[in-house]
Amino acid sequence: MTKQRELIYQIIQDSYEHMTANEIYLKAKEIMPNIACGTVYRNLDLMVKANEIKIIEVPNDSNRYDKTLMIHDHYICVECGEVGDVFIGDLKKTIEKSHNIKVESYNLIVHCLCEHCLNKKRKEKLTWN
Amino acid sequence: MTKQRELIYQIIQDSYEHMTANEIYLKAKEIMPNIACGTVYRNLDLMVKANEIKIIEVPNDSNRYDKTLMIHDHYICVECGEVGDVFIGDLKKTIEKSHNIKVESYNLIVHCLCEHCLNKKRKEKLTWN
DNA sequence: ACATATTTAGGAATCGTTCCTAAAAAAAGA
DNA sequence: TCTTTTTTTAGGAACGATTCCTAAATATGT
Repeated sequence: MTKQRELIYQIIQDSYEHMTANEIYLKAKEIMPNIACGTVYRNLDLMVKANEIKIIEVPNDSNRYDKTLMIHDHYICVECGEVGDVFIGDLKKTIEKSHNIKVESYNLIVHCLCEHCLNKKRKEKLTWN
Repeated sequence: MTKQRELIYQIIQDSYEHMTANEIYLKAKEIMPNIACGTVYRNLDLMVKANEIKIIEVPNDSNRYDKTLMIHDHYICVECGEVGDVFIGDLKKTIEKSHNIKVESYNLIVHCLCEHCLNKKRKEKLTWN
């Protein structure tokens, strides 16, 4: 167990957002100035494989990392870019029931207006009328 | 309407697989040798925005394009890479019912063993025992 | 047909991520 | 503990998918 890996793990555990590899790298750099970008990526991969953290694969965008292991999905706000949690249960069985495939995992990303941006839009609409 | 765009559209309509932009580009190049890669990407984007085709956003992999507009999702086989269709209905309402967000769209990719690879594995297992 | 607007080819640039190598650090052995 | 072996690191180059750039070509409106 290296200092680098412990630091990376701690940054994720202490975070409340869903951080990208680069954000984790920059935060780590504040504490350990010559940690390498590659080190962060490699350790994140290892932790995902060791099931210590979860990866949130965002199509056409940076991946993000999640300390929570509980089964859930994510949204990304089309307005402000916020990434948050979505709970709709495990779709594995639903999918396997109707298809001749063995589901290993799945990736669900919801593109939406988040609560905050939705409220902002509603207020704006009121003033237009 | 340019020849390039018509060609790209036709290639998608004639395809039975879910092609990547590069596969479409290579196919187009056979017919129109100096079509540019950028032209293919731009026209695919335009067609997606015009709702003429659908984009399948595959995390950490090339995006693919689908002629079918019907609501459905996709799997990618972890063994052979095949991309196929998954039908589990529209999750929009399910998500909106339990979250204060406005769903614009969502992206569900199932990582699985496809029917073919699953059968192959089952046969292999038989011979092991 | 002519002016204007749009689209193209071709290539450079970008971004997230992975790969490379020698050096450093950690783990294992005695 | 000291030494050997194994693993991991820093730093930077490379990569793959995609986007951006520009002058030239093509399409469109009148």
